[in-house]
Amino acid sequence: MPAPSLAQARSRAKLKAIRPALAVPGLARRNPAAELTATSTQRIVESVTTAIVERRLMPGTKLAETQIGEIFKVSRTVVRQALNQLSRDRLVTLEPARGAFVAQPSIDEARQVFDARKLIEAAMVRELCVAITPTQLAELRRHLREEAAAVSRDDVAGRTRLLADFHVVLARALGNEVLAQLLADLLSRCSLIALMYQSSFSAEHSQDEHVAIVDALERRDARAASRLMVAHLTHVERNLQLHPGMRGLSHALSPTTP
Amino acid sequence: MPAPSLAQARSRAKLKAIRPALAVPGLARRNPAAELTATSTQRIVESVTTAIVERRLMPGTKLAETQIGEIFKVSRTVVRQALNQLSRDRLVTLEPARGAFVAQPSIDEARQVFDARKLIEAAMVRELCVAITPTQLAELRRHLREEAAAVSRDDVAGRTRLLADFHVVLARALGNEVLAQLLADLLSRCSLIALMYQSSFSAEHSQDEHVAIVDALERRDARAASRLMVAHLTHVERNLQLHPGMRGLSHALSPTTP
DNA sequence: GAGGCGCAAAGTGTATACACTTCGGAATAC
DNA sequence: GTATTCCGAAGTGTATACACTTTGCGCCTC
Repeated sequence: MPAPSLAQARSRAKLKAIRPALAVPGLARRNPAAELTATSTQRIVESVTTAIVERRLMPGTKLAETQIGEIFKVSRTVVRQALNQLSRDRLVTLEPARGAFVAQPSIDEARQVFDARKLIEAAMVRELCVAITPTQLAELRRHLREEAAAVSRDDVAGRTRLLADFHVVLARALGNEVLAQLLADLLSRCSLIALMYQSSFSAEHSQDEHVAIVDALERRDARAASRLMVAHLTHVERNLQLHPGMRGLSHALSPTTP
Repeated sequence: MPAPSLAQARSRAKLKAIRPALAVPGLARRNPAAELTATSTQRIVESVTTAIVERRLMPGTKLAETQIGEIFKVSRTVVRQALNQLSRDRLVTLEPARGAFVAQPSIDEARQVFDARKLIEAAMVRELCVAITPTQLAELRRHLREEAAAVSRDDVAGRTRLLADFHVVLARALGNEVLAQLLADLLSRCSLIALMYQSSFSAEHSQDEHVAIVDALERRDARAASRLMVAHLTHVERNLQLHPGMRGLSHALSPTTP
């Protein structure tokens, strides 16, 4: 890596709003697996993603290249790479010659994402009823215990992540990393949707439904498993205020989870 | 991803002319819909994608930034953006400090992509049996006629595109652009897989199966439709030479370390 | 006083510059 | 003759420079 240039101490002016959202210490520690590939671009992508998912960056927020570059002490070149990646994940929208903004998924897009998830995940659990091994079931149970623990101790960030990861763990149980990655992308979009259309969602309820799904898997009851999964996702979706004109850019507390 | 060994692509890809592969006149005209957003980056992405899918760029081919930049008369900055996008589509792999190469999907990845497609598309046609409208059915029929025409006139490029598009058209019939995009990504990976594990693929056979699927949709026979879809994809997959040791091209070198 | 015009500041899009890594081959040692 | 080392060419990674677009504000017009 080339030596940092001296000309950087120039405009120390205004690193106003988005700095606190990104500069949280230990920010990237949240996903330890991804931290091995610590290129500077990847670091920025991780940080911004986490900041969005954890609601420190609101939908519509302008992400100015220079500003981000100063925060991470890199040039705009690197920032632009990161923003490009983020736009492909649909977490950020790029408007030509105007800049990058935290995405504001439309109501219609939200519906499509949830429909896609229902379709994919229902099929997934049906398949899993045939293919799942006792070892994998045990692992799922362990995950459920972690979820329950996070819920009971009111660890908001932790339970949000765990409740989402549940769905990726299911995909991975099919031995299909491609599918898991696909689902992970949809889930990150769901996080953004959830925080945009503020939900009155109950984490306990969601956790209970996860347990019911795994129960059905253990009984190898494909019909019940897929029905429960669709019901679960429908509940999550219904808890969003997806009614035109009721956009929830007012963000108080009350976490939402897939 | 199953940790693709870094040493894998050490196979010296011939640096020979990628220029003729990319400099085909009217190259981008093939997908007229996408040509409206003609930023230079997008132009390169389109061109390289088309070149890969149409087998003018072989897996493992080195894509040197300077070289591509000269072909398209742009700076490396723009080329790098394009290569980044392509790597997110899994059509290109980026090796740090070594460069960009046309991806060489592993056998395992091929299996996963096909399994994912079976899962998603089977569920899709099941859903479509309920939701599809006569208008959409007519549109599907029209698409099938185009397929048949391309097959009978031996328009290889055209039929390849149309046979792939069939699956995207199905997704779009559900009114779900998110799902359609998802599937489009999987399909472009399939093109790469198909050309890597050279298939004894029969376009007529594939076209017949498409017709059978639409027939089942018209009868609203969900069970048959999904069964036919899975069978169709299994046939396509089986026609690939996905047996270890029978790998496609320049796989002579075994990356096993002493 | 309202509305439009134009200019300057800020920000994005692209090109270029430079540092560092990789790679291949020539020179050397054994 | 084979293996090793070292150097130069080629290529990637990042920073900087510059041109052009957008945008906000003051100014002028009416």
